[in-house]
Amino acid sequence: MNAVKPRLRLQFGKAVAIGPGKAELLELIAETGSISAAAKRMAMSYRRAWLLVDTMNRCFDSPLVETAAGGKGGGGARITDLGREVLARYRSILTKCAEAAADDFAFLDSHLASAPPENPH
Amino acid sequence: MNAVKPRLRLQFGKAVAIGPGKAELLELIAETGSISAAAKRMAMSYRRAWLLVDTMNRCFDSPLVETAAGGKGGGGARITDLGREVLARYRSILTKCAEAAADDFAFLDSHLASAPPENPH
DNA sequence: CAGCGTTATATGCGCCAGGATATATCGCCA
DNA sequence: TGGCGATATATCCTGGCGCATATAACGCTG
Repeated sequence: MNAVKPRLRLQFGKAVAIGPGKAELLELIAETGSISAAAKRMAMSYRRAWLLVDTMNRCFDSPLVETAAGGKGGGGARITDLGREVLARYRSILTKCAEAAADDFAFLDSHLASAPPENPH
Repeated sequence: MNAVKPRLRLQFGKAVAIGPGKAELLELIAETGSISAAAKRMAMSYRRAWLLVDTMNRCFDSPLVETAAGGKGGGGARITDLGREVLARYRSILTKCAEAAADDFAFLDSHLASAPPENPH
């Protein structure tokens, strides 16, 4: 059935501390151990991925991702404890939100059009 | 104190059914009775405001905003009952989310940098 | 010490969202 | 019936975001 997908961004000043894209990136970095591999998985340029990581790191009081240039396998990136917790908290907000406002989401879903607008002019 | 501002968008297919901008626009249309006046208040072009309204209307099974070209004062726009309720539900989701995940927000806030990144490269 | 893969960073280009502008139409009102 | 103000819609242009590309540095490994 038609349903609306909530997308949450946590804004810190002008920057987005974390959002759907950064969260997925964080997860993939944890999984792959490198920024470039994570970027490939998301079909995203390394440049963009690096920028996202940089922004995340600078939004918090300590880095979410630590990197190493050179060394075994050329280097890599690993997620810190804070990174893991930030990611968990972000996910937690989403699930709690879906639960707490289930009735509101149900109402909105029940009034959606039969199909999403394809050609928005 | 430093705090993160949650920004929620409800996506329906490729379109955003409602988000922070559309919600504010909806509110201002209700208040002013016209798309152009609401757009001015938001320092937004009429074109953009009209497109946002059009998208919103097409995302739901009946319009959130009804318009009239010509007539007293040249015409105008008014928010429908559904529009009012969609707006209320959107706000409701935000407040319920803030309550339900207060601890998560508190954690994130407590680990924010001393200032938001100004020059993101 | 040469080679490799990764991080780190600069530069140029292309695309497109959005602004600016122009025009048509509508329906009350003086 | 002409004027007004708002909706409705097309066209042109610009700024900025993101991609592609290029280069340097790094540090293990053979």
